[in-house]
Amino acid sequence: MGDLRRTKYCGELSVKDAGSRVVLMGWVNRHRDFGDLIFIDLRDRTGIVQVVCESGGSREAFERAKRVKPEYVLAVVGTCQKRAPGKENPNMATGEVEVIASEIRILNAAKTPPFPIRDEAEADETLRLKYRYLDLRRLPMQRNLELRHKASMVIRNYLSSRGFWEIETPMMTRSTPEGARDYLVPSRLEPGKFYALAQSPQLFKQLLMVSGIDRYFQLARCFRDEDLRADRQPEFTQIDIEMSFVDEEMIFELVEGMVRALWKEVLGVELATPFPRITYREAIARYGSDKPDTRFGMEIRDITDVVKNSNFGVFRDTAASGGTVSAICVPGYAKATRHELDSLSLRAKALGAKGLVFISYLSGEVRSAVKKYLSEAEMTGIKDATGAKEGDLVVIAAGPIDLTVSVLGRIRLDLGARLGLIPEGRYNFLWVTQFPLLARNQETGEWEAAHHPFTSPVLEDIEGQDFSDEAKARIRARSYDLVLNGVELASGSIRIHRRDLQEKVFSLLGLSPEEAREKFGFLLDAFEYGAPPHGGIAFGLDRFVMMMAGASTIRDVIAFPKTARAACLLTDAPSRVREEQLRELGISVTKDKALVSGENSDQNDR
RNA sequence: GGAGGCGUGGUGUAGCUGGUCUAACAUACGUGCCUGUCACGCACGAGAUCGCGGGUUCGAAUCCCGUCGCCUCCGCCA
Repeated sequence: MGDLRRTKYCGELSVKDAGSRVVLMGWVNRHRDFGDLIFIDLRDRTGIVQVVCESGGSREAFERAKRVKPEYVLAVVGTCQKRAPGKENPNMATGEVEVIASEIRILNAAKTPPFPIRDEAEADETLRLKYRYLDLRRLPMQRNLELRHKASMVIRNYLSSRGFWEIETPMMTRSTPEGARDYLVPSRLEPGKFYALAQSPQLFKQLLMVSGIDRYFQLARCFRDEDLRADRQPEFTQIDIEMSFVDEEMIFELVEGMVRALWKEVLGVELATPFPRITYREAIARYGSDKPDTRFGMEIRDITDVVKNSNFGVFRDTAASGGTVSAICVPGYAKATRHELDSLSLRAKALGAKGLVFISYLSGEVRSAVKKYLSEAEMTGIKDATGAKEGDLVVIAAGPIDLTVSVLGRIRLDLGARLGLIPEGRYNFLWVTQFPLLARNQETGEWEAAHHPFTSPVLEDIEGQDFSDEAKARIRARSYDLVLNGVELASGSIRIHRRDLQEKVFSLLGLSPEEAREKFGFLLDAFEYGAPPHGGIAFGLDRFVMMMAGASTIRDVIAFPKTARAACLLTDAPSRVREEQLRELGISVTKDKALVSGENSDQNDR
């Protein structure tokens, strides 16, 4: 670029710059060659501006413009000019002006890209990931990265202004038995031993509270070796927060302030606080989900009492065996075709329900396969309980409570989306509180901590000595999730800081003092030296930014994401390593595993 | 671990109830023409054997089996 220095970004030019000399640096987005007149759309991260070269103008600039191709890197010297009347382009942010080139330097040529660098027309994601650096040239992707940067800055500034210190904690740490599968890092100095990449800074942030740090936060990279989803990557970023001498209300107030600041400063949207709250039990009962989407109604209604004595065997038996008969009312869907109802039933069965019962409130006629079994009073009872009106469809499921409401909850979401009942452009934040403290592991049948083993129970729930399974299931935790439009954004709890309470919880988990010591010894040690009451929360930053950007996958707000098989298509990670590296670590790869991975990764071989 | 979807010139798609498919369309690419375009236009040209392997068949992009990759969901993971 020689002695040239950029004076303006492409997207910044406006009529205010008319008449002034500008120096631009950027990529050729498109060029239109009319023989004696050439237009070049020059692009940088701020936007695109039109550069004009005429054969009657600078000869050298014109000759260079002739040779230009898409994605060439140029320096353009010229005069910004208001476009002639009728020549403006209202579809372009800089469409009122253009730059008459007096000098063009080709700073670098470029091969024809493997896919067009355009805002719209998305290429196959495999290609986009392989050539991520080209994909990221697209303005919408740059907007996402910019949004993410701004969000991080707002968060840092907000938390700092509230007295929080950003402190880094180890990424290489000790493997703990709880939670997700660990990514392991072999130790060279102690062959056979391993570090684990941190799943979260959980234990360290609690130790910092013991240290008297009082208020800590970190934008922390976390690693979990579990299967991926549209909103899950093997490495992701948490906004991790912990503070001392707090209760739930103080955490809620802090977080609401942070989210308000984010929405205002990044999106220009004013949010109402405090956010609504709902207990876990109520969320499950009303929405069949612990992360309800409250942007639309169609809540679940329990109609067990209405039909428990009916002549319909399924309802009667379910009620008698302690199950539930529950229903949702789908507005305006009485006209659903037989086929549509069948596919709903199929979906319900796939989710584990026995089936569905429908009641259609057509004009002047109520249609249902179970009408003949139900009394007038029972039919009226159902209509009243569900609030069904003419034109509505009532969907009923019967069975064990947990399963039944969760199936109805899914059906509710499916139908809400399919029938367009979910309003766009709304941000329904919701606190879900008091999750169960314990949950049964599906495979082993053992009781485990639902959140993590240092979560404080609601004290009144663990008074007394009744530790039956039923009593265990009823113990509530002082935990909370922040939900936005049905997506879980954050999760946290008030922690246990007293030894007697911790021991009680360990015993509920079936952990002997010796086992507890072996697993969490260093934390328990620390807690004996004066741990303050404390609590915190952790946000999924990627999901947060995804919601703000209106993206449908977390990958669109991560610069270099991995595929569903946790591979990086750009660098071809994971890759094999040299035999020598393994030997140094005292590691040998089992034959059967190596064979499989060898066949899968032939591209890695060179 | 399971279920489903997709894989065709550089890119995006059509074809896929087997045979004029000797693979079509758009766009990008190359050459030429054009002084007001902004998805510039026009003309000409080059470019894929249909992810890979096997099978059925006289004949396979098309049917079957296997396999690889990408995506979505369940399990898993907060």
